[in-house]
Amino acid sequence: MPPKGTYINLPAAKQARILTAAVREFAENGYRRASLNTMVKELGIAKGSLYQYFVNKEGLFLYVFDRFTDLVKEMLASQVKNGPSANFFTQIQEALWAGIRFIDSQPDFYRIYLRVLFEEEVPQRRALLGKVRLFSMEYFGGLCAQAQAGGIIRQDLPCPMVVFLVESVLDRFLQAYASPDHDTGLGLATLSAGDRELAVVQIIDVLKSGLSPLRA
Amino acid sequence: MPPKGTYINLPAAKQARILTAAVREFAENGYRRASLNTMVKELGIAKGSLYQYFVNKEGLFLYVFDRFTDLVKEMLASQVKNGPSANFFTQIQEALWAGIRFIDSQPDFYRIYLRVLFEEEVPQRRALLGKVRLFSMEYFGGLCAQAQAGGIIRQDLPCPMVVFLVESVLDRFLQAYASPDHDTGLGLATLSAGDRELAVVQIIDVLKSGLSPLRA
DNA sequence: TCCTGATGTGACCGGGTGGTCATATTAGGA
DNA sequence: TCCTAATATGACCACCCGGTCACATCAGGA
Repeated sequence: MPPKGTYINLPAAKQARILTAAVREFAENGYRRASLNTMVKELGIAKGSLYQYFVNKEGLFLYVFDRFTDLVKEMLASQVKNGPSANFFTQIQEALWAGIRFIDSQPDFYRIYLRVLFEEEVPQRRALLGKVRLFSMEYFGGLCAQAQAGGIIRQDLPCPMVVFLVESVLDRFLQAYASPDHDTGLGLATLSAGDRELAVVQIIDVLKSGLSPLRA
Repeated sequence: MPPKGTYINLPAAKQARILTAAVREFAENGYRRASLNTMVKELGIAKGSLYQYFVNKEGLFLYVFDRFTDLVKEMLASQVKNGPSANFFTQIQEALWAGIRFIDSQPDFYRIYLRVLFEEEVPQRRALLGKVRLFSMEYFGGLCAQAQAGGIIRQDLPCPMVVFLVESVLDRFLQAYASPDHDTGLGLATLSAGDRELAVVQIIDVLKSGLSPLRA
């Protein structure tokens, strides 16, 4: 259910306005509660027009999520380009910083991602999550295999377990950073840049100690 | 907004039936989308009756969540009783097992908790989460302070950071266990009891290596 | 038995939703 | 300039929601 030709033919500026309004509405309310009436009122266009651009609410949402995956793909690509052979732990530290930058630059897109992650009534939820997970499994899974081969991390842990542990901590950190509601005690939102950097370093350090090969 | 006297006067069996139906409806649909119409149809009572028992939808929901916190309190109490002075890492391992048992015995209550955690339109969300967080901060925070004093874990990490790391991993594990949608690769739902135990042990082991004092 | 207060009932209300469609407006080639 | 096809419009529809309330039913003391 891609956007209709009518939407594609729109001037880029108007496309962007519509996308932005949709992203905000979905970010603030989730899929179900997001209101097309509110969106068109805010945009100053008729509801019928929206249906000239997209087949229905679901089509609009899928378009929005597609733009999100595009952004993630971009981010990962530049990530891979920057440090393909760096140490495992500096790589995941960089991934964490990349996540922070993403949230800073696209907070509403990140909120939509969280909505999809935790609301069950999102259309095609499984497929959407699958797409994103594929990125992250490929990325972290690849790093893990490489690091185990190089003796950087313990070899007695299956890669899915390593990925699980790394993702747990990184995701949770980003969730706390993005929304204070999920911050259970770090107070990330009000931390100074220096203290935030310290927190990042500490987290990576603990993962390093935890995942490095056991000393004899 | 506690239940009205009318509800309290109901035979215990009928109270239980209503509670169970409400828990299921909220677990399956979250607060907003949960339908009182569906509930009363399933219960075979009139909608007006529901409003004799509870002031409104919010009152019913708060009652349900209160029962959840009761269950959690119970669980924590028996946890503290069983092993007050055991090693930090065996304590958090036990906490993880307790979480697994809770999900096994009360899956719908756990789903409601996740809903509250990740849906923003839940009434009094902050207060509800605060209650639960208090339990966990007190429990894990206390364990951390004790463990740092005893030299069991690194003393250069602030306790909130330790709690954050432990909770990240434990919570994520339980989420994956409770709903395969959140399982990114461990396949917890289909693991044999033995493999699941192995996973638990590995996770605690990594946390142990990560949080133990650094060797000189 | 009858009366009264508590409890049970479901038709109904206002409001919001996603989606439709007959009609008005516009753009641009003939 | 005029005609036509593409686009814009918003009143309208059916549906579902939480919540209300006038009324039916019931329980049990007088």
